[in-house]
Order: sequence, then C-alpha cells, then structure tokens
Amino acid sequence: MELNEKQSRILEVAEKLFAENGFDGTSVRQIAREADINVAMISYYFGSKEKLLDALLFHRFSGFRKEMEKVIAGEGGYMTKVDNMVALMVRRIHDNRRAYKVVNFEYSNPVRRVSFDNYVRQKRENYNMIEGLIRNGQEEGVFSKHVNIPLIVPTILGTYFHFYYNKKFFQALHGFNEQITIDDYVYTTLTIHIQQTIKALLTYEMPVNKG
Amino acid sequence: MELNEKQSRILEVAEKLFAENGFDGTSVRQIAREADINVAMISYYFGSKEKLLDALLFHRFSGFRKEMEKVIAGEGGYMTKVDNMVALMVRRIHDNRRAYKVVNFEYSNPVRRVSFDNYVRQKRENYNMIEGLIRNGQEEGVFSKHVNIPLIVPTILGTYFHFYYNKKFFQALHGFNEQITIDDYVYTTLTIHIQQTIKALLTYEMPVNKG
DNA sequence: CTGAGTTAAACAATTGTTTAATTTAAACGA
DNA sequence: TCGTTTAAATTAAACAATTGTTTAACTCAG
Repeated sequence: MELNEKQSRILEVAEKLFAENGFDGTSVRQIAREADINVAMISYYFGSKEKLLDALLFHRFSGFRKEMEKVIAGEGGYMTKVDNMVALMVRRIHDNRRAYKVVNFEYSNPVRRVSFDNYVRQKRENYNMIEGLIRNGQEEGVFSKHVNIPLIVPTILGTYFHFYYNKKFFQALHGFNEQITIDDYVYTTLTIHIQQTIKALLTYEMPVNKG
Repeated sequence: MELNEKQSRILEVAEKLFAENGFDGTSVRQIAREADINVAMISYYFGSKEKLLDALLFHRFSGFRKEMEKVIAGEGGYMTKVDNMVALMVRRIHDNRRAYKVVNFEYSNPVRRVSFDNYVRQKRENYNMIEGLIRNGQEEGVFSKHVNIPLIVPTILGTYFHFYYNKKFFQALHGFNEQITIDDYVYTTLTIHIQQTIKALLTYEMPVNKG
C-alpha cells in the first residue's frame, strides 16, 4: 500500500512512458533504465508489468471525492459552484493526464485484464455528486430542465482531452510563444471556455416551434 | 493509390486491431492471420508496419471538406447550419472512430515517425470553415461574440470521444438494453446533446458584473 | 545468522523484416 | 490452341533483436 522511494520512482517513470508510448510500446527494461534500477526489481516489487499498471492507476485515482464534496458544500450560488466544479475537474484531470491517457486507451480495450474498479468507482461517485447539484439547481429554477445530465461530464472532460491530444495542432493554430505555456492555457483560457460552455448549456432554453 | 481487394482487407483488419490493441499491441502476424494472408504480403504491399499505418490514415482522412462545404452552403439559418455541422462531424468521426483512436493516441506521441500531414490538413480546413460560419453569424448578430472559436471543435469531438472511450461506463449507467444500440444512441441522444451544447454556447451572453 | 534487497545471466517466446523458392496468371507469337 | 516468357503474387523458412519473467548467486544492514 505504502510506497518506498524506489517504488514511487518506478511508478513515475512508468506513468510517463506508458502515456508517451503506450503500455505495449513500453518495455520493462526501458522503465528500469530510466528509473535507474535493475529489471528484476519491477517483478520483485510489483509482480508483473500488468500489476505495475494496476498499482499505478490505484495510486492515481484516489482522493477525488473529498475535493468535490468541498466544492459542492462550499460558498456561492449555483453558477459559482458550477465554475468551481469545472475548475476542479480540469485541474485534477490535467494533473493526472498521463494516467488518464492510459485509461482512455485501455479501458475501451476488452482484452486487457487490468482492473478499472477504482476508476469506475471514482467516476460513479463523481457523477452522482454532479447529478445532485444539477437536480437541485433545476428545482430552484436556476438550471434548465432540458439537459442530458450524464453527458455533461463527457462535455467537460472530453473538451480537455481533445485539446490535450491535439495540443500540437493548437500550438500551431494559436502560435503559442514561449511565454504562454500549455499549463497557463489550460488553467486560464481552456478552463474559462469549459465553464462558459457548461453554464450556457445549463441555462439554455429550447426554442419553441412557432405555430 | 488504388487498393485491390486484398490490400483493403489488410487495412480493415489492421484498423480494427490497431484500435483495439494499439499500434504496438498489434503484431503483423496477428494482422496476417485475421486477414487470412501470408505475413510477407504486408511488407510486400506496404513496405513496413509503420507505412501500413501511414496508408491506413491516408485512406481514412479524405473527402471531408466537400461534405462540410455542402452543409455551409446549404439551406437554413445559422442555427440549422450549426445543427447540420455537428451532425456531420459526429457521423464522420463515428464512422472512422477506429482510425481516430489511433491518431488521438499516436499524434500526441513525439517519437512516432508517422506522417500526420493528412490529418492536420483536414483539421485545418475543417477549422477554417467553422470559423467562417461563426464569424458570419456573429456579424449578423445571431451568435454571441464571447466565444472561443478554436475551442468549439474540441467541445464537439471531445464530447463524442469521451463518451466513446467510456462507453462501457455509460452502458452501465443508462442500463442500455439490446434494443438501443450504441449507434442509435450516438445518432440521436448524443448528437442532440452536442447540438444543444454548441447552440447554447453560441448564444450565451456573459452575465455582467453588477455595480 | 537472517532475510530483504540487488544483481547479471539465462529463459523461451515473440517481434518486424528479408530471403529464396515456388505458384499463378496474363501476354505473346505461331 | 499451343508452349514459352515474364512479372507479379505467394509461400515457408530463416534472421537477428527484443520481449517479460525467473533464477541463482551475492550484498549487507539488523
């Protein structure tokens, strides 16, 4: 459960390489070399390459619910809470973007025998809290009732990921210079865009057919 | 340029396996077995495994602009065109979801020496047309001016992909039965949600600070 | 002395690609 | 229709390199 210094170094290197080259594109010897340890140590500590991925995901997907609860119970009106919720989700996902990239890829693969229990549980908790917040807002008359609540999370996270996976394209499009980093862009412009999108969606009233 | 029956069978099998198990997770022998050809035929026809991926992406990312131009030049007001544009993008991306999965993964990998020129060009053309449509709508007073136009495509495609990559989760959440397939859901509910999101965003007026 | 940590070496299996031989099919002139 | 020629298609086998994992010996602090 607890990791010593060497174990967490292995996890960090593995996370980086898995995200860059994929699970199958990364060899345990590569991990060992970059983490500056002997190959056998990976089997010794984690059992196998697959279990190494297990351990990685387990240690990355924890402690999200508490942060989310704080936002929902926190100060401000519904709109403010939506803003805070989006900002939190973007920050969390950006911090763990490498682990999430592995999940995005492997979770849709029926063959891989990795446990996604932690991921799914966290996703489920996350959804329940968001659903609660929005339903309350609807009852208070703040939010529109024509919203597909389960698809709000894909809208938030999907926007981030599509940006992240195509960041080379957007760097060329925006002509990012060295001053403005990807981190800056994510925490300011991208976060604001997603906040705006969700608030717009939650207050959008369907145009009625004239007749 | 043109593919014979055997070559396109190889591409189809490769597309499926690359999407399921990744580029590195797929061996040429696996492709050969499922396509029912000899391993050497892949080198013979395509040169190498990398060039096979090149050829696959080339043949999948073509002919998008014409469809898009038809929508933009077509009938209806700005809102209708936005609806049609979203529907077209979702359909295209859903048809080629396997190829796009490979791109999403590999394009963010700096090491891979695959040519993404076709993909980037198509993405650029796509963006230019969308930007034109929205700017016109803004000048006509139909669309809000507080929209981050480059981030609209990530919102559309990202929502689709995040749904697609987590479809197992959403199947469990919705309790999909056998009647309603993923295809049905994509073409109805998901498309409508994204249309709604974009229309809401494009007509959203920022609340002014009271003071 | 004990047991966890660490190591180089060995293991069999699989990888992408090439080779060299063989089959197939079409084109050819008679 | 005939055998001959030619080039493309197809094959099994071989290639060296790399894969994940295990082993057996060793180090060294407690």
